[in-house]
Formats: sequence, structure tokens, C-alpha cells
Amino acid sequence: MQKITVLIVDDHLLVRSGIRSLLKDIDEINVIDEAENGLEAIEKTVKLNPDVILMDISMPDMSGLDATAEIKKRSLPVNILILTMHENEEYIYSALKLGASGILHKNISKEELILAIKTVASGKRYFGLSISQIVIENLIKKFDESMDSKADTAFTKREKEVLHLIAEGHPNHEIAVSLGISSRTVDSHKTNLMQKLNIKSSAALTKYAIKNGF
Amino acid sequence: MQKITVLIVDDHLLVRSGIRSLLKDIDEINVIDEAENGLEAIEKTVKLNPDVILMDISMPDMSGLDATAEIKKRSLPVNILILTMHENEEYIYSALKLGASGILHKNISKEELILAIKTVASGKRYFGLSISQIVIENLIKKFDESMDSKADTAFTKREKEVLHLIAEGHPNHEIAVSLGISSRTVDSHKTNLMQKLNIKSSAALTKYAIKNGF
DNA sequence: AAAAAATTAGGTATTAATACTGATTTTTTT
DNA sequence: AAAAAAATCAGTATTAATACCTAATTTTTT
Repeated sequence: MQKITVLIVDDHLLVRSGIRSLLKDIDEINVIDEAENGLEAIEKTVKLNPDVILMDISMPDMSGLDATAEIKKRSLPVNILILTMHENEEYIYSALKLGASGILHKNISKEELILAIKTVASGKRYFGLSISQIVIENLIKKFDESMDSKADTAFTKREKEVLHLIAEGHPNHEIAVSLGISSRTVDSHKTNLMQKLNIKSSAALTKYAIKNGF
Repeated sequence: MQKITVLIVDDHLLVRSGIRSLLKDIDEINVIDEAENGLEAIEKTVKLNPDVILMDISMPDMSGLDATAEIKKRSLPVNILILTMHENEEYIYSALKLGASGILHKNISKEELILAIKTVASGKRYFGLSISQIVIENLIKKFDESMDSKADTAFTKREKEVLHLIAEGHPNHEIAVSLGISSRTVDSHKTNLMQKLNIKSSAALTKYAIKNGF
């Protein structure tokens, strides 16, 4: 069986050594090298062609996210696991956007680390439970916020329908046809909605409609 | 110590009995009654004032989601836990929107059920791990989709700036002022963008800009 | 039944956006 | 340096949207 080759990228020797030690006795995994910044990570990736990179985010010279972007830009065939200390959801979206295969919080167990490496090595994505929690908590927060903003603005049935069609990107005349009313009436509804929401432009109304899930 | 009072709502006697049996020996929880449809659920909520409702979704006469909406509309002081058999993420958003305190997949353990009841009884929200998984898988799927759609459409720097301002809901002339260019030029960029994306209306372009995180 | 709210839409003038076509100036790539 | 791509904007006609105002139905609430 071919071992999974791993490159560890972190600016702290202790962290690199620690992870290396954790993975030492795992048969299926072989840590082939380490790098202490993004530039070195790219070099060694080109040279050694690892299956998986464990990539820290904050490092001198070049950050883990920038290195990830560069590696993906060059289409190097490696699966990148981002390691983060922060529970910041922005990193999750950034990592996804840049093409990382997964994100791990640094306080995970050895078992989860191994599972994550195996998962991304097989080409799948991996997102740990703690990451899932962050995402869902954020989802709830967003819902609460939109509830708050909606609380003082009660829309009528028709207004909701109009907002729904606005959110789908239809121009006024299409909304009119779709609802079987005059485009003047659509105008009226829009005017009322903009008044209720204290919005000046219809583009902003479109934004509102989409952001609030109509 | 005051026991947490629970109302079980499900159209199947066997399910109600099963849950009641599971909770029978739990000291902190007291199942005070059952209902077999949404209407009955509302009635018994008014009469018995339970702390928590375990609410099935699909029921005759009135669904669990409709009942949840009605209960929240009347501002009855009860925390609702939605029970679902399906892994459909739509239910998650619906439940959140309607004001449910949590969602549980029906194949959870007794321990998780108890934890969920205690959590929502204290006023907090509860979303099980299986629900988290669904949300994050969906998030990944959406990212993949937007990657796919973005892959064949490379935007120029200026086009991205324009898209960004479109996403913020600015009309053409504001974009023009903001970028220090003529609104005719904004027109040109929009036209090019719509061509690249095969979009007909500018409202749809706004939709695209927002959905793709500009 | 009466009052209030919601839905409908017309008139008119103004402003904004779009569809074309064409063309100049920068910037980037080769 | 040459070629290609990107960014700039003008003219003109057409279409769409907005800002006003007003007001008749219909639905919901009291």
C-alpha cells in the first residue's frame, strides 16, 4: 500500500515537531518534510509532490492562505488542510474559496487529524465538528439578525410576493405579468416597500430582498 | 426543582408512546400530554402551557411547521423542537424562520434527545450534529457550484469592482461617481458582464453579484 | 355595519437604464 | 516593439423605472 505523503507547514518548530511525532506511528501516513513559511511550502510542494499539506495560516513572508492560493493557481496536485487557531468563520469561507480541501481547528484530537488527512488524501473534503458548529452558530445568528430587522417591518402578502420576485431578479414588467397585475401596481408596492424599509434605490431593495431570503 | 413539562405532537401513537417511554425515567422531564395534529397541539399548548413541544412535521389537518408558525404568532411561551425524518435542509431554514428552538433528526439517541430538551427549555437553541453536517455539506456544495460557474467566466479588475458595487445595491450613476468614471462606461461594463454571464436583465445581474459574494 | 388596511391602477413628468454602434486611450501580454 | 485585451466614453433612440398625486375596489379588522 502506498503511504500518504504529508508536508507540514508551520512557522513554529515545536508545532511541526509535535505533529510529526503524533503521526510517527501511523502506518498509512508518512511525513516527508516540513516548511516554515508559505514560500518554502510552495518550493517543497513542487519538489516533493506530497499528497497532503498541513498548512498553518499565520506565518512570516507568506501566509498559509496566500500559499494555498498560489498552489491552487499553479494546479499542483496536492490536497491542502488548513490549520487554524481562531474560530473565525471568515477563514472557513476563505479556505473554501481558495480551494483548500478542509479546515481543522488546532485543538483537535490525534484521531481526528488522522481521519482528516485520510479523507482529503482520497480527494474528499473534510470539515471538523468544531467547524460545523461555527457555521451553524453563524447561520442562527444571521437568522436572528434578519428576524430583528424584520420585526418592525411587517410586510403584506402581496409585498412579500413582490419581494420574492425582486429577489429572483425580475424587472418590474415581468413581476407585473407574473402576478397578473399592472406594472404601475408593482411600482406602488415597490414604493411602499422602500418607504417601509427606508431605502432609496431599487437596487438596494433587490439587495434587501436577497439578503433576507425572499 | 421544577420539572420540564413536555408536550409530544405526532400523528402516530407508536411514536408518541415510544418517546414517552424513553423520557419516563428522566427525573427532570415530565411528559404532560400528547397531541396528534397541529390543531390539537395549539389547543393543548394554550391549556397546559408546556415548556417544550416535540413537534413532528408531517401530520394530517395541520402540519408541525404551520402549528409552529401559529404558536409563535400567538406568542405562546413555549420552546419548540422540530422532529424530522428527512435530511432536507429546507426544513432547517423553515424551522429557524418560524421561530423553532431546534431541529432533531428522528434517528437520534435518547441522550441527545434529553440534551436537546434541556437545552431548549433553558431558552437556548439546539441543532444536532446531523443537522450541522447537512448545513456544512450544503455550504460546500454551494461553493462548488459558484466555483463552477465562475470557472469559465474570468472577470477583469474593473468588472469585479462594478459587480461589487452592484451587489451593494448602487444604481449606475452612483457606481460611476464612486469609480470616477462616466455612467456610460458603467453601462459598458454591465453590458459586457451580462454577455459573459448570459444574463438578460440587470436585476438578474444584481442577483448574481450578491449570490456570488461580491 | 363601520373603519382600517391592502390591493389595485391611472395620469404626467422626469430620470435612469438599455441597445446599438463606434472609437480612443491604457494596460497587459507576447 | 507589436499585438491583444481592457477600460474609457460619445451619440441616439428606445424602453424602463421613479416620483409625484389620486382614487376605486377588495379584504380584514374592530
